[in-house]
Amino acid sequence: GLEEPSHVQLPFPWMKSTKAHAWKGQWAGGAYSVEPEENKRTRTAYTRAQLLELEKEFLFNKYISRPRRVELAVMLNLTERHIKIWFQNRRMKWKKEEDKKRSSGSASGGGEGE
Amino acid sequence: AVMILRSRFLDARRKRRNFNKQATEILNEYFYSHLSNPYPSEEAKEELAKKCGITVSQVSNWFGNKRIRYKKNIGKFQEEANIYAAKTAVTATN
DNA sequence: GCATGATAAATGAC
DNA sequence: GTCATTTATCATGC
Repeated sequence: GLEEPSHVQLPFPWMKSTKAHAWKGQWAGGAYSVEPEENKRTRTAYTRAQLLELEKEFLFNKYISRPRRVELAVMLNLTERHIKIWFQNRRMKWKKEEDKKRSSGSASGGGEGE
Repeated sequence: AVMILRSRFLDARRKRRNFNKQATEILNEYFYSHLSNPYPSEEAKEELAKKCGITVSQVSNWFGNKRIRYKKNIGKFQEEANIYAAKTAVTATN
C-alpha cells in the first residue's frame, strides 16, 4: 500500500519559486501543484563584443544616462533594460572589488588574493 | 528569438576548492536547524565565516547554492536533513 | 559523472 | 538608485 509520510517536510514559503519555476513538482500529490516548465528565465549570454563595449562605457562613467542608454542599446542590439541591469550589476561588482582593495591594503591580514 | 551563444571565454577564473569537512558541518548544522527560514543575518554570516575559516561572501554563496539546490530536489536532501536534525535539537523558531 | 563553489543575468524588496 | 537574493551556468574536484 501507500506509505504515509509521518513527518512531511513543511513547505516553507522560501521553498517556493518566485518566478518562472523551471523545475518539476517536488511535492506533487502533497500541497502544491507545480506547473510544468512554463517560461524559463532566460539568461542572456552577452557576446564578447557587447561586453567589451559595455566595459568601455563603464570605464568612461559608472552611471549611464538615458539618451546614451538608448544609443548603446541600438548599437549593441540589446534592450534598454539589459543595459540598465548590466550597469547596476557592474556597479555592485566594482564596489566589491574596491572593498577588497581597501581591506587588503590596510590592517594586518586580509590578503585574500590569488 | 534570443540566440544564446556560448561565447564564454575566460571572463574570470572561477577557481574553487571544496571547504573543510568541518566547515561544511557547521554550515549544514545552521541550515537544517533554521530550515524554516535559512537566511542568516549579516551578523550571523560573519560569525559563521569566522568559525568556518572562510569569507562572508563565501558563506552567502554557500547558502544561496544550498537553498536553491535544496528546494529543487528536497528528496535528495532528506537523508542529510535527518542526520543534522538529529544532531541538533535546537529551537529553530525565529 | 555528478557534487560543489563561484560568477553573472535577472528579479524583487525598499 | 542600492542590494540581497534567485537562477542558470560555468569550472573545477574527485
